[in-house]
Amino acid sequence: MSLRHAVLGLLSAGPASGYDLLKTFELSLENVWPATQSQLYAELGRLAQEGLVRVAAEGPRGRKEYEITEEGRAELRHWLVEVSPAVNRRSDMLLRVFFLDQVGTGAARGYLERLAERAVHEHDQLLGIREFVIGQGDDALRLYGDIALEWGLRLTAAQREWAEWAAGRVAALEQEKAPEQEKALEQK
Amino acid sequence: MSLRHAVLGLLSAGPASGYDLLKTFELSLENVWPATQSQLYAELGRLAQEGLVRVAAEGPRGRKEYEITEEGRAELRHWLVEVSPAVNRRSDMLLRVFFLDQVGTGAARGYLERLAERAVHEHDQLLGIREFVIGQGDDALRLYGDIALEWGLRLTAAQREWAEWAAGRVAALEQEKAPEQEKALEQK
DNA sequence: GTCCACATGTAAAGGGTTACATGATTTT
DNA sequence: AAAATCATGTAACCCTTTACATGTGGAC
Repeated sequence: MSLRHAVLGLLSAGPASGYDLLKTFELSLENVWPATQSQLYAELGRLAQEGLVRVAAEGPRGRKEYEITEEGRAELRHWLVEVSPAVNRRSDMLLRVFFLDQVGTGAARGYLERLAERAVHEHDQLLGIREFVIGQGDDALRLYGDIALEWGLRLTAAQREWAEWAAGRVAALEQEKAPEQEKALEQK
Repeated sequence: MSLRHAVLGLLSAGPASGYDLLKTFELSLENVWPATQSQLYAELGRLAQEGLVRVAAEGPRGRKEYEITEEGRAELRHWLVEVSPAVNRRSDMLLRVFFLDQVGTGAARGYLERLAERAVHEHDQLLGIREFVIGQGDDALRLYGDIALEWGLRLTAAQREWAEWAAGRVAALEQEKAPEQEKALEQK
C-alpha cells in the first residue's frame, strides 16, 4: 500500500490538487511508482476521510487543493523509518530466462542481446535526465534525487553487463553444439 | 499476465499437478514470480479450458496431473520470443529515497545502511544456493539457471555498493551541517 | 488411530488498469 | 468559435493476497 505514502510524500513538499499530483506522478515518479488518475482521486478521497490530508483551498473548475496534516506527516515518517521496504520479487525479464531452453540458443541469445540494448537505452535516458536536473533544489532534495538517479544508472549499467555476459555464455554453448549439428546433418 | 507463462514454462519440463507446481513456485520461483495456491488452481483451470494444458492422468486424492499441449508450447514460445518483457517500474525501496529529506540525516543514513545490510544478506543466500545447485541439470538448463543466479548476485552486489555510497554522501551532508547546528545551539 | 503430507477448491477484499463520463476555463 | 488544458469522478475488469473449507492416503 505505498501509493498512499507516495501521495503523502509529494504533499509533504507543499499543497497540490489531484491534477497537480497526477502530473508529478507522470513526470518524476513514472519510474518509481506509477499511478493512474482513477487511483489518485480515490486515494485522495480516502486520505481526506482518514484525516491524513485536508482540502486547504478550492479553485476554479472544482479544483481542490490538498494539504498534508500533522497526522499525515506522522504516518509518512512512521512508514519511512519503521516499516521495512518491500522487496521487488517479481521479474518478468528473469522469469523468461528460466525457460529459454525452450527456444534454442539463437533465439535465447537474441533475447539477451535485446535486454542489453534496452539497458543501454535506459541508461542514456537517465544520463539525459541528470544533465537536465543538475543543480536543482536545495542541498537535501538534490542529494536524495541524486541518490535515486545514481541507483538507476548503476542498475542499468549492471543489467547491460550481465546481459552481454549471458549472451556470450549462450554463444559459447552454441559453438560447442555446432559440431554435433554438423554430425547430425551428415547422417541425413 | 505472466503467471500463466510461468505455469506453461514449468509444465514444458514435464507433467505435474497443481500441488507439485505449488512446491516449485515456493522453492525455485520464489524470487522471480511468486504465486499462491488459490491463484495456481484457478489458472490451471483457465489454461485447461483454453486448451493450453490438459489433464493427462488422475491419481489418488483427486490428484490431476496436467500436461502442456502443443498449443500451450506455441503460446510459451510466442511469449518468450515475440512479447517484449515488462520493465519492473515500481520500487518501494527507491520511493522512500525520494522522501528521505522528511526524516533528517541520521534516520536517512540509517535507512540506507539497513539497505546495504539486507543486500549483503541476500547476496550470501544466493551464494549458498549456488553451492547447492552446482552441476545440476543438463547443459542448457544449468546454463540458464546460472545466468539467472548471476543476475541476483550482481544485483545484490550493486545494491550494496550503491547503498554504502549513498550513506556516505548523507554522512558528508551531516558533517557539513554540524557547524550550523552548533551555531543554532549557541543561540539558545 | 492419529498425525502429517497430499490435494483441491471457493470467497472476500485490496490494488491496479482501462474506459467511460462530464464539465469549466483558458488559449488561439 | 474552436481547441486545448484543467479538473474531477465512476464502473468494470484483472491480478494478487488472505482466509476459509474440505477431504484422502500413507506412515508410525
